[in-house]
Amino acid sequence: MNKYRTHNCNELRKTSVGNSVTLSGWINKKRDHGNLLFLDLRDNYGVTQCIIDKDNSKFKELEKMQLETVIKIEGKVIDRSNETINKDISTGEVEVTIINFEVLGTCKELPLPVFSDQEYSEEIRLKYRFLDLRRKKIHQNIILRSKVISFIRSEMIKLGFLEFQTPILTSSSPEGARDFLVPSRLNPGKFYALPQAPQQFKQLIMVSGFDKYFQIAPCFRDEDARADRSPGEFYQLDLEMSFVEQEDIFDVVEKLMIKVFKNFSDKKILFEKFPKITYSDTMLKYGTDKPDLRNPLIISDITKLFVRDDISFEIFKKLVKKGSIVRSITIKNIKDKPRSFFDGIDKWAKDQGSSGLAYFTLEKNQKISGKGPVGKFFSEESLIELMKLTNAEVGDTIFLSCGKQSDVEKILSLARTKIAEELNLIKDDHFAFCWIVDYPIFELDELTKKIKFSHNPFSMPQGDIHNLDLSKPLSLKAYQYDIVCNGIELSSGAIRNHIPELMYKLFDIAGYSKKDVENKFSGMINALSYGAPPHGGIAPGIDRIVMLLANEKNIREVTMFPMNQNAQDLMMNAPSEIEESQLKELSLSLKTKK
RNA sequence: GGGGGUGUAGCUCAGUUGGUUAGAGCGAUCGCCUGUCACGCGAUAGGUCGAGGGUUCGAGUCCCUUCACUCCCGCCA
Repeated sequence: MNKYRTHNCNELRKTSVGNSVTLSGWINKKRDHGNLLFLDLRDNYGVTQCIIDKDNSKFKELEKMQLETVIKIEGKVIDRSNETINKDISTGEVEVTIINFEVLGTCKELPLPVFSDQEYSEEIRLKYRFLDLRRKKIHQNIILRSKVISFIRSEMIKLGFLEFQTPILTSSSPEGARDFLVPSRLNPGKFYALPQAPQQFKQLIMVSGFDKYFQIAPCFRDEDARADRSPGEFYQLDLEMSFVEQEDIFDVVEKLMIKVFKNFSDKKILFEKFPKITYSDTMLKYGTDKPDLRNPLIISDITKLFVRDDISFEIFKKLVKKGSIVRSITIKNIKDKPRSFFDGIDKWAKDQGSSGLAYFTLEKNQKISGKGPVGKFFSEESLIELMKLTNAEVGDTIFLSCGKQSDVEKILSLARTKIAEELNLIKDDHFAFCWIVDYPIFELDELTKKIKFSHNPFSMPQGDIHNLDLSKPLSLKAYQYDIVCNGIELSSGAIRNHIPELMYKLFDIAGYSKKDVENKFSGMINALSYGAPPHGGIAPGIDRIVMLLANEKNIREVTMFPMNQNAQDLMMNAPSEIEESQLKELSLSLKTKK
């Protein structure tokens, strides 16, 4: 028999009454009645109420024990009388009379209470993460994460995927995010990079003939943090398949996501067949490539109205003449909101750095007119045309934004969320998945006016790949796709370009010579020249999936040991300074900052 | 790199128009209490009000600088 426990703290039931037991755990809470002490003992599994009174010679000693001390209790399981049963815990019908106890781990005065539902500053939580992780909610989140990962792993294996590990020390990649670099001792002046994703390796695995690969892969990107983006590292369900088309990837991922989300959440999945939205459609209708489809509000383009002579909204007309666009959001049932609501939205938009949002409500007395600050600028005919373009009806309110396309998209995307939240239009108990498809391969760099890859340079262009018309590169689409849930981008993927000649051509358009490509992607290009299968894949973000399932808004609530916003681990003191001798060994010297 | 928010006891927070000795709950320490499950009651200790500078007869409160944490923009093929 184990010397620490015969049962865990969530095992004892009425059937155990009369048994002698040994329990070990943390002192979760004490209720001291002076001559009678209730003590809740907690472990990973649950809580058991233990009890001791002054007749026991150990009473005084136990009464003085700090919360969170680890103790072993020997005692007897006894029945609780009806009126003292605690229905909130599963061991609540019984309790353990303490006969003897032993301290296994002492505890200093706590910097943060464990038994409390209070919120604490992240600073203290991260510094004492081991205490924070004992707290119920985050403890359960981390357990959920473990279960989700196990579930995914077993589903992937069932689907015939093979799990492989890929190198953590690899080469720096010229495209994409900033790399974390590791100096090489044996190769002075040279650096490894931590992989931003196992992108090239998984393609090499396909070229190696393994057909279906997956990995719960750590990815390292040296980028600034957000609520849904940990600095440093995160995890992806990285997967790749050979001899597949886009639909084959969708099929695997849709089935997997539905299984995972049904298994681990009670929320309803809005579309079991995930809608496919083209990139250009989503940018128009939602202003973003990660739309929250729980939100019913839709954006419309009404630029062409502003050449009409019967609209006298001169500011917008002038801007449109110079190339600006006008888009609008239509909202139902808010015409009776107070003026302060509308002005509040306008002010909010200005605070977001935009030039604000114009608005008016469609009215009909004798004829249709616009009510609100800019309503008077519109004739009846122009409003009828606007109603056609926006699917608006009399009584609806229209918010308008005019400006550069990317600015209009950005502010209306934010406004769509803001307004829906204010009006409570977003159903919180739903998951709304969708695919974003048909991404353009190239885009124009606004600063340099040069053509650059808009996403993954290894994606396969759509169309006849043997006779591709490269004369209009900006209109080329790729077999590149994102999966989005509730406005959170879960993952990007693509059918890869496995034809070296075509890759050279595409890189050429983005300004890379054949030599550049061979230098930067030698491993890949070389491999693709020795019989590469058509292949493609995707990499859903594990942390974000768990975040959605745990109903958390912050990724650190589902990450065991996250870093803070400045990419510091307050518990381990990372990053830290290193010895001069270590630097020397690596042939490095530091330029000391002033 | 830029913008917003926050910073007062170990923890969570209050602190009025600038005005006496900066408060509460939890926690800690001590005492009382045999059926609690957020046990109750009483007492005690605990504060460079993030730091520095300024305005003022007087600053937790107003101004400037700075630091930390956080949210957002940039960035994230």
